[in-house]
Amino acid sequence: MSVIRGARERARAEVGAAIKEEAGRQLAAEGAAQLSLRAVARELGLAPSAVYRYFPNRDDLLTTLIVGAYDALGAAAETALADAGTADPLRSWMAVCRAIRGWALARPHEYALIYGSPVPGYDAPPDTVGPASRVPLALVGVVEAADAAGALTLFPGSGQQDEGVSADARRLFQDPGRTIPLTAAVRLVAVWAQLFGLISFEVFGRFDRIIDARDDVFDRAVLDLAHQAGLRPTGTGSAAESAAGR
Amino acid sequence: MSVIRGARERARAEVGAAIKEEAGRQLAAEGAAQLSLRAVARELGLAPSAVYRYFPNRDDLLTTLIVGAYDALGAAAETALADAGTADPLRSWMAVCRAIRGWALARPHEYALIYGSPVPGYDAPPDTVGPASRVPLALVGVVEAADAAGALTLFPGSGQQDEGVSADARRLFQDPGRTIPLTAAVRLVAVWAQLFGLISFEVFGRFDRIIDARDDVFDRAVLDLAHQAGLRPTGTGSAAESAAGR
DNA sequence: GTCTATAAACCGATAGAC
DNA sequence: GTCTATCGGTTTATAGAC
Repeated sequence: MSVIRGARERARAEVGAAIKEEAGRQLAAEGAAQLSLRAVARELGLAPSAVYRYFPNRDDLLTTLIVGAYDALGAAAETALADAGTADPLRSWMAVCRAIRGWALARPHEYALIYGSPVPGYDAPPDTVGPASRVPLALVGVVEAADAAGALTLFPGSGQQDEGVSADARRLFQDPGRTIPLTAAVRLVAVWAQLFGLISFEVFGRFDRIIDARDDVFDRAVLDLAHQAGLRPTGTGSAAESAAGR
Repeated sequence: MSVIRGARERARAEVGAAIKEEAGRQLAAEGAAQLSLRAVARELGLAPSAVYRYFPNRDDLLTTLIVGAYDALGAAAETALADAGTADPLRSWMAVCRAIRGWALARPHEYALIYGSPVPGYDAPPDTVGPASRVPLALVGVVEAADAAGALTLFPGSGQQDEGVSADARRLFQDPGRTIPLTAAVRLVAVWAQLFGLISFEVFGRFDRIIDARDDVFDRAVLDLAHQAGLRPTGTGSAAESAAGR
């Protein structure tokens, strides 16, 4: 009995995975707004109604894909962070940013799904916020490691301007276990946005016929962003750059 | 005869403008991928086929909207640049960036149309590149004015890293009439991407429940971007900020 | 230049047989 | 859990009358 149920559940998981995979393919070809349960079923040789045994509706399938993309990108960032160690914060920073960019360039359509324009008529359910915060939390981890090593510039003079900062930022970044200073957290949010601006322009083709030396331009900009986030250069000028692993 | 033709052309232009306007409304409601000629016709009390007298197909209507959005945003940036004058490059920089952000926040759907993820299955025709470059050229204008005033940091030490820069950047930014140094041009491209990352996050709601003091965060980040672009601060620390018009 | 009518597709979702 | 059949809606685009 439990053997049968085991086999049944395995079969169910396999079909579910096949649907998810085919949906991912169609996502790449047509975009999220045009994702169609019918087309997925057609391609898999299923009746359209069969798909509803696995996903109650279209938005639910979309949510699964979105969560999968967030998790894959988050895992890439976390792995890069773990591999880089905590010895050199600037090196960790570069590693995480490069891992994010690498993932985005390798899977442009999944990237567009989570960091492109919002899908019209789709409201992200609360299940997505956990996976979505893995990347920003990896960046927070780098800043916290730098802070612990005394390598974080606190910009005490600019504390005044950051005064008007929201209670929400406080709630998000000062929960138990987080050690990042509030002013650094707010700076980091802006840096986060700028990092993804850089990546989005490249992924969406806005650098085509404009920039060829994209690795160099990215590294240079990300180094500036590290400074903007408060990470102190480990040396002077180009020494910092070589320390970052060029 | 020419009077009749004049009236006819006027009527034609009016209907064409009405179609464009209604299409813009639907764009705001449903997104670019869902833009439907039929729905436009329905709302205007026209037969679907009548719209084809004005736009040969759906993509052509979309192109018209895209060009319109690029031109409107470009005009906003150019106006801000002209109003700010050339006396204080940092002030001009802030003015142009704020104008871009203001336009984007006021017309989020038109912004998404031109700076969101690419519409699947739609290839931007060459007509769009002229209007699309008005905003980057306004930013170039600020940097060139700073250069003329001797307020541009040339980063001579980092000329080495920018060596691998594309011939395309050279062609784009060193054509007749442009005076921006090539290294500054390449830096500016990265800054341009980061600026729009900042704006996109805000427009697409990624700052919701995270940042409330968005004006302050934006100004702070854009000031850092100015520095990254080579604009020298006009004074020290917070003096630069007040000079920028806070 | 606008209309009606129509072709030839597409979609999400459900009911009920097996 | 998969199927057929179906409801009720959508779309782009064209043909031909007026």
